[in-house]
Amino acid sequence: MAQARKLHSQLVLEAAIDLLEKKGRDAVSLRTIARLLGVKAPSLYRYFGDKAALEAAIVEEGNRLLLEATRSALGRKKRRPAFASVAVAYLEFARKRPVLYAFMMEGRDVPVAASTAGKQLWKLLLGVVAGVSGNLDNTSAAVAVWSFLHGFASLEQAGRFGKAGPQKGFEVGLEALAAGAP
Amino acid sequence: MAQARKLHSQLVLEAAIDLLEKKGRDAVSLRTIARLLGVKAPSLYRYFGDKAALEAAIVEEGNRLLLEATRSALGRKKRRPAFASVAVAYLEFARKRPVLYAFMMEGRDVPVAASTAGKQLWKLLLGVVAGVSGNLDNTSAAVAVWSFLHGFASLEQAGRFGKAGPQKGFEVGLEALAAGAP
DNA sequence: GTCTATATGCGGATAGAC
DNA sequence: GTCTATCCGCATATAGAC
Repeated sequence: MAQARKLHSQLVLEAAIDLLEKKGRDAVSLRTIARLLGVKAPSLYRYFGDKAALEAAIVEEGNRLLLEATRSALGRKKRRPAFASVAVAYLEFARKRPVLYAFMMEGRDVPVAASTAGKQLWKLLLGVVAGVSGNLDNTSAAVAVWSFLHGFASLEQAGRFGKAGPQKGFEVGLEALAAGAP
Repeated sequence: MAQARKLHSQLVLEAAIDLLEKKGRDAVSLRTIARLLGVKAPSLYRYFGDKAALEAAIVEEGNRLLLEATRSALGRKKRRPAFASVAVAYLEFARKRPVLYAFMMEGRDVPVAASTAGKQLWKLLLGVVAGVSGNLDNTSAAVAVWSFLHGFASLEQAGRFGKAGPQKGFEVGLEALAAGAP
């Protein structure tokens, strides 16, 4: 049955993400994933051709979860409330699933547009930015906002802000970018 | 002599950085560094207690180089020219030494303030932000600007911007942050 | 579909000879 | 200060039995 197969590859994916988030980037190995599932490593090759295929699936699933979170935060809000709400949801996702988030954003030279969920995320961001700028296809402003969100989330997660913490840096940046979008 | 010892540990450090930038993050191993230097791996333990110590030295050296680049770009400029010049120098450093830059920013839960060069970088950024905001200790605005710079550099390097590229996203973001700093 | 066994390769680190 | 030899662990991936 196709369903049984799909169900099982979904189980592998879930175990992989679980391991990634609980034990960190470097702990993700086929052996360990297999052990979590109560099978041996070679069995996994039935569901993912190689490790790269599994990693790609993890990234896609991460994008899907992030899309879900931001969409739900957006709801039917418009303009500034929409902008603020999506930005906060993005940051919260990165805070709640820091290892998965970092893994998704790792350099694989894969443009956002290469993933289905990625494309939708980009569209959502463009729409939200349009709501505060009046410019309907403001790619540059969306790039700036995404850069800020990703940068803040990454630096915070990497523990790069000192003991004073980021203070009001997030709000200040969002405010400036919303007000300054051309 | 202390000097001979320092000279040699400097050589190890340089070989490590060279390897990092040319062959990538995962190619950095004590064996390979040793081979580049024409010695065997165990010899390196005379100069760095373990791999983590060598990695810390790489990060510190990277911070030093980034400090040098931004300081030189700053020169005697003031206000907006200073702000723009430092921001561009930061981005150019990340573009010229992408692997080293990513390595420096990797999550090690080490605040900027833990490094000498890091402290000075932070001070430089605060000064430059003060020049466009009038606020002499504007930590929040500096956090926002750093987040934007780091985010843009990371996403660009990771190849996350699509075929349209970031367009004017860098200029747009800088402009908005400079104008909107409280 | 899962197993055992194995090929093949990497890595960090240490002991002790020279 | 550098070496050889080695310990011990990790990994991806495949062949072929069951």
